[in-house]
Amino acid sequence: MTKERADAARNREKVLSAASELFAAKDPRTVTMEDIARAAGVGRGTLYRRYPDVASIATALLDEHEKALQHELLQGPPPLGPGAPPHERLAAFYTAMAELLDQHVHLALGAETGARRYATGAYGFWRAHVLALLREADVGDPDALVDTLLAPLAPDVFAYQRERGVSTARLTAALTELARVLDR
Amino acid sequence: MTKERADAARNREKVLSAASELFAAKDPRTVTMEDIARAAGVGRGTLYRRYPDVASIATALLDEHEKALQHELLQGPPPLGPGAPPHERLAAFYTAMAELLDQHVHLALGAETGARRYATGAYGFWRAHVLALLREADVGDPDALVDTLLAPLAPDVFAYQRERGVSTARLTAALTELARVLDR
DNA sequence: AGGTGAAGTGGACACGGTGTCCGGTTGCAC
DNA sequence: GTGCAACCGGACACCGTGTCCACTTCACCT
Repeated sequence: MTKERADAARNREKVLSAASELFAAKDPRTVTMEDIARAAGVGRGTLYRRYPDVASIATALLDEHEKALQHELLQGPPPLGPGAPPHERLAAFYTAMAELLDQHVHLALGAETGARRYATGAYGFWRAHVLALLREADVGDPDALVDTLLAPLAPDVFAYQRERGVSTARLTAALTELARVLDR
Repeated sequence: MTKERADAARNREKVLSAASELFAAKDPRTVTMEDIARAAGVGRGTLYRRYPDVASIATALLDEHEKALQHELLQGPPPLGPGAPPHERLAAFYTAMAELLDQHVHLALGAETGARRYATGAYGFWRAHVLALLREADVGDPDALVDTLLAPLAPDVFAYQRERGVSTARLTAALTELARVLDR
């Protein structure tokens, strides 16, 4: 991996910041490569050089925010990090994810709508984490339960609930209850 | 509502059966209006006369199968229908939905991928049903919980789990456990 | 049976987004 | 300052969408 050229870096910056604004300004699911290229003031070819599609740009933006949480899950203090009982860690995870979604739904919608969600590296991470918690908690068939428990965190679901007037706080409470009830 | 003309009925039939085969034959999310028109041997204009988009055709096909379940929920024998305690009815509902998905994933994927799911009448029905059960079960904040509990039934999630090797039976067991544990 | 008007049909059209390709430009190392 | 490799951006061909309208088919009425 050789050093990035100056003009390339400049354009990457322009693209990311323009995309970030676009995702926030309109329905993220309707943002096109052409939109982003125009907003960033670069050619479409330049865009495709680095990103194969719109979703991957949103993913790149979202990744930054997710990295922090992933780090905390691995080596932060309990109950998010190791050290607390699994159901408490699950509740803490739910809370953190709800907050993350609350702040970045637009990016999440741009990145992981529909089936694309499962293709992102992030989903793999969350999945591995929850799977480990379920194994530790000794529930029956963790592999069948993981995706079920992650489903409510799909950006589509979150957006719909918000649209229906369910606040993030109420959602967090519901998820926490769910996590707690799973213990035993 | 006047009677349907003979040629119209004939075409409707051709369209639905051609669409049904197409959804089963390839990834339902990639089926286009053009595909269906060609397969049915009708013009694109004819298609648009009745259906605004591909999803609505899949929805029409899926509806038939869903009608039966909806009827049972309303007036069938317990535990699916009225008469059993709410958590048992929820478990029965989960089981029935898993079976429905098992048989018709392709249609469900064509009909309700991503956010479109919440726009269908069917989702409203499931939602109302589960909401009523949750109210009856006296859980805290049913409105915050209902979409959370329906999220695992999203076609995308089901398809992903199947792809990962989780059988419908295992999924059903997991969902049943979830429903039962909510009782308390 | 034949005429008539309304319902239904289908293909042509304009549009917008995709992804690729390549001649021209820019930056960096020497 | 020169050479080359990385990078840029617009043009191009393609595909799916949704609309529009001249034409066909049906069902009803006499």
